[in-house]
Amino acid sequence: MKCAHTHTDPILLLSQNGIRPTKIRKAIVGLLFDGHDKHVSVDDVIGMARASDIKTSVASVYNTLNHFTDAGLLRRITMDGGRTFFDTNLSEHHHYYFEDEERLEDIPQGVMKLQGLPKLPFGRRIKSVGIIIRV
Amino acid sequence: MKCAHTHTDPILLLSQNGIRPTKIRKAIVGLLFDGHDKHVSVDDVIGMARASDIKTSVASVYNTLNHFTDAGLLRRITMDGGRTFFDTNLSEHHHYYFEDEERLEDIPQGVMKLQGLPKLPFGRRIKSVGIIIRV
DNA sequence: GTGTTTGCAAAGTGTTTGCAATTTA
DNA sequence: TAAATTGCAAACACTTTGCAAACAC
Repeated sequence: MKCAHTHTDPILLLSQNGIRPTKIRKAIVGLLFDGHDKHVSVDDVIGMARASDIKTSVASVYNTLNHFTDAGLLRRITMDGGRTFFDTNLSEHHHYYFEDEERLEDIPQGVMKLQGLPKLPFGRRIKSVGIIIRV
Repeated sequence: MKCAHTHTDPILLLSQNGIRPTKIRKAIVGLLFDGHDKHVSVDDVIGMARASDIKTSVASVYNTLNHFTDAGLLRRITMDGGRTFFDTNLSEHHHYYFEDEERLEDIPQGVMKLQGLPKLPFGRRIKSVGIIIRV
């Protein structure tokens, strides 16, 4: 079982994914992978960093989150208006979107199922399935 | 049955939805509701307008598409990178997203079903369900 | 020491807004 | 004619880029 409340060692998490454990990367990993799944925006991370007295820049946060996403440490989710969230939960799952709060929340796994997947267009295979329930 | 190949009268479509039938609105409705479902970006519409010798501006196309969306004539879909599409098909349906072509396509209706909808967060009701299958 | 990363400011992209001129009912 | 709409340019929000200084190995 994947335990959502295990605090992985930041340096390990980075080096295991082939990412150089630099100062701000360690700091941001520490902020994001604290044992609780999160859906954060770039601004959220900048705010969290500031609140933790981690000095960095907008560009570096973008660099870092993009790099983490490419390395498979985060999942990117784009909502209406181009609002981008980074999801720390990589297991297959879907989301509620609270329109009034502009906030994502995981849908508990294992209950919801998609039935009757239609034929795919010729020569295509499914890369991923995203379900968002707006509430 | 909703027929996707009926060419609705542009002026009627506008006035029935409480939208003033101005020149560019009629033109854009004519471009979009030609009997074939479409997923267009703002740039697409600007291109289509230009190709039809309809003189307008970026701002007016944004105004018009946003207005149509608010009035329930179009449905807005935002993809990764903030790419926005406007869908002329308002019936309940879902989409394939062709990643390499950055293009949406309707999934034929009636085959796919979502089973076991989980309990909603307290005090919430479903506003919409969006399913996107990346291929 | 060498190659990578950081962080600033500048540039880029997509979208909205202010406003005078125009159009619509 | 009064109210709404158009279209230009400027403003805006978000994201990426260029590059010199700092850092990691």
